[in-house]
Amino acid sequence: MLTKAEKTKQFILEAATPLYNEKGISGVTIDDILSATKLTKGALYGHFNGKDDLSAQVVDYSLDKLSQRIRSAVSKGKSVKAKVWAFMDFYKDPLNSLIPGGCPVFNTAVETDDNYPSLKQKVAKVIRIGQQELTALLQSGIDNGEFSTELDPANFAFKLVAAIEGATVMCRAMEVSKPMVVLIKGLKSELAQYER
Amino acid sequence: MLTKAEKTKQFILEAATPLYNEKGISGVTIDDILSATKLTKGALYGHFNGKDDLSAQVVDYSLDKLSQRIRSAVSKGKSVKAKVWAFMDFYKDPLNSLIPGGCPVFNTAVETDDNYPSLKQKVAKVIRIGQQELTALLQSGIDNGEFSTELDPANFAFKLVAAIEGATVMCRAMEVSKPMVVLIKGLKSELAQYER
DNA sequence: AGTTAAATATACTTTTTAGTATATTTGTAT
DNA sequence: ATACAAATATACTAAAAAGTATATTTAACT
Repeated sequence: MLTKAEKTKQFILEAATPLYNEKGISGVTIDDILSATKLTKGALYGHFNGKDDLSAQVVDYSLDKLSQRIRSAVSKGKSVKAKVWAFMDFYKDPLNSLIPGGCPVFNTAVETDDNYPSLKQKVAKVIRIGQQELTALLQSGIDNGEFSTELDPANFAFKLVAAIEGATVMCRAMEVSKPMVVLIKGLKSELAQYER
Repeated sequence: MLTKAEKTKQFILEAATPLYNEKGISGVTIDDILSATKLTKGALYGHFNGKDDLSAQVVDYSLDKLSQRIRSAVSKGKSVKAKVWAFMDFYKDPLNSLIPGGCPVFNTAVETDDNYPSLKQKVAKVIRIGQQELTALLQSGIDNGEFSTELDPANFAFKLVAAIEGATVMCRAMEVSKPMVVLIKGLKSELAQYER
């Protein structure tokens, strides 16, 4: 069973995650976290060494949570095609992201780019692993005959993620979701062209 | 001739632009600006009403500067195809952006999404206008016979920008530029398929 | 060149934010 | 049920950030 302290720590991370995603690392304050959790400094500093520590753990928590959910969604696909579609569909509603405030991978990538080298490395790793997995998935689709050898797995994986992530930001800024729906439709038929 | 005050104001905006782009709106401090400019509070507050005012003007300045440069690059293309290629090439070196720190449109879009409604609107407008212009450009390519009517201008424009912007963030996080080069090559041949 | 208003520097106050030391409460094992 | 340690609350200090009032300098006009 989870001890009280462990529960509280998880609770703080859970509550802090959307705040960090919405306000950014520099934008959230300790007091923001405290009012969201209705806890006090004693509790917070009992579980975290300071804001930097909290930030690092929240980033880990957000990225892990997102990765898990995507893997879970993708794993439900019976074919490679279905898995890739599930990946795309995960992002189909940019205005209602899993974690409020958009994609934490991207939000964190943008903010940590020039100021938070250690956090930047965490994001870079998640992006790299994601690319590797998606590339491997597409390759397995070639290997099992679902897709033609004309398909370049690494290139398609990169374009896929870049377009979807970029579209997320654009859609959120313009407060529309249709362009994303259309984009995903297009990417699906692009992939379908490689079907055997 | 530019008055001394106007020169100073421009100088502050110019110096503040990369700082904002790198550290973000919440991340820069007035003191950051002062040390970068070697000016003092008297000077800064003589030209700006406060940090909010400075932030708003820096955002305007960055977005205007970027827009101008892109329009200038695009205008140099003799054909529609050349113009679109020039647009893509503008982003070909994600690690060395026009304004240090990446694309200000995207950086600002991400940060202002949930916390700076008025600045968010500025970015949204730039994105919308950019989409309109790129769409119109592609349409003109259809109209003048450069491209087939199979090409959907609005969809291609959206995918193009989304992919390039997304790729910028991914490349910067991973500190590599090759994926962007490959992506742009792919987008060019994609467009080339619609050539008449 | 001298005068004056505009521009900028200096030194200060206020506010916000992070962090800490200690008191109090609460969970848990005996 | 009690005792003790772990968890949390309270009240405080410290640091960083924004903003202001006033003195000084500089530019622009006659």
